[in-house]
Amino acid sequence: MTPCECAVADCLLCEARLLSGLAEQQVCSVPGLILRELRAPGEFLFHQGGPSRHLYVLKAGYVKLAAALPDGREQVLGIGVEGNLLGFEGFSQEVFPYSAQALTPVHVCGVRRTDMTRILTGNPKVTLDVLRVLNAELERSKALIMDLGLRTAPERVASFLLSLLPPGRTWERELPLPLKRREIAEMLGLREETVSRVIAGLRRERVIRTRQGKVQILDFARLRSQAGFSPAEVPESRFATA
Amino acid sequence: MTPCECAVADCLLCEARLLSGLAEQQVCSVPGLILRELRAPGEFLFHQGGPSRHLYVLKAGYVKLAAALPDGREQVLGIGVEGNLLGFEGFSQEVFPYSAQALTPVHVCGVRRTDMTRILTGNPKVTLDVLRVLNAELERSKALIMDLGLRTAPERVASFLLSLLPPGRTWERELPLPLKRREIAEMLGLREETVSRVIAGLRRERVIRTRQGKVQILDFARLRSQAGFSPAEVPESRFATA
DNA sequence: GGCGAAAAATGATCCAGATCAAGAACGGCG
DNA sequence: CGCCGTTCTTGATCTGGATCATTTTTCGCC
Repeated sequence: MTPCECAVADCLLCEARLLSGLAEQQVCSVPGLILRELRAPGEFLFHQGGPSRHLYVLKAGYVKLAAALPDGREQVLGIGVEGNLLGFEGFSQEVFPYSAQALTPVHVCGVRRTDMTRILTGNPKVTLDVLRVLNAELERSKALIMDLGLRTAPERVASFLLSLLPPGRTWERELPLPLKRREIAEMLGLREETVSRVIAGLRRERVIRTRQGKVQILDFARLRSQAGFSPAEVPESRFATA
Repeated sequence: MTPCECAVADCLLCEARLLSGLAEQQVCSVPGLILRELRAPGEFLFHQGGPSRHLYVLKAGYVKLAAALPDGREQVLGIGVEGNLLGFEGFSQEVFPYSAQALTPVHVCGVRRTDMTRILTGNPKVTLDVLRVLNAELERSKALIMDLGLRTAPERVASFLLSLLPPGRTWERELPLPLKRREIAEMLGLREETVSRVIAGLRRERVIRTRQGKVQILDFARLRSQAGFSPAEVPESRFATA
């Protein structure tokens, strides 16, 4: 068996158990099956309209997923975090319908589309895992649709901030906020000034505290009611777990 | 072999080739595997928050998929048409995150969630098909996000009207419009009056013609530019093909 | 055809959030 | 440290679409 570029124990494609159906040897016996790439902030993993030759698993860092209208207006569709599957639409389409740009230094593992097709047809367990991931992504899209369709600006921002919480909440800590005001605004269908004003308000009311690149939620209950969620409901992380 | 309730050649679960991986006998040898249901307009196939025991394939009619906020505001997430897979989120969740209500008389085939799990684990081809369907649904969600996030009211309505076109466009005919103004508004994050005004404008400008429950697109190019699409781009049907 | 209820259209006002315009606070770097 | 570009904040005004109110059309039904 030839050695492979990917130390399996160290690779998210494996860690994320997306390839749980593949024995370690199967992965390693295909040299070049897994590509590893490093991207600096601002660099693109792929471009909207570009040919979709690979599918990626995000190993570390934050990625902005966004699509633009021909006139330049841009909509942030979501934020990719560690463990996310990126560019999966490439599986059934020739071009990417949106672009992926690194917000921080980013580490990804990539699989060629053709390889992925082969892996999926041969490994039902993997396909089932992917299915679950897509389902989760669909969930997140629906949550964003709810925000955009019927929440007010303050509600959207509150909802967004809540979505920063990791699933297993130990929420008293500071949470990383890898997005600029501008990008939050682009995600929520608002303007940067509006986001700034709402955040200022929440800060003034001691609901949150902000320090460069971080947020701390001080009053969870108030934030949740502000967002228009039912008392019990905890919104799903918009930075979803793959 | 026991006869089954479902005449295979007549069932969308088969027609849609979702169960393409299952031989006819396999489907038919499980009595009750496929349930058939008829719903009158206004009736619900399932409710937001209700237990997800089945997954449905829409055989005929139109279904409104919508989610509500605790305060009653409702967002239409999409419209299900013949061939669509409904309530698939039930596969990985216990409750439906939104509800499905018949807009017209509706005919569905249902599979129990537990059966579906079994079918998927045992039939990789089916799983792959489902994967493609989910991918298409994700596509549609993203299109709606673009509408809600960065299009103006007239653009949204134009974009919506274009999405009524079937993929293989023979677009000079009248298209069915199973939604009331109210529902279009709920889908586009607008008010019924606004939708009415925009449609009135388009009618005045001879871009479209409306007759109860039907629309006819008279000036395709103008409608498309009004929607903010690039000249070449034809928006994907929002009533997606499964 | 005629009646009653729902849906659609139209008009008049209002307001949340956009837009325009300055400042203030960072944050990187020589 | 001190300078400069970027990001964030705050203020004043404007406007697209919401809201409220009324009329007109459509459609199911007798």
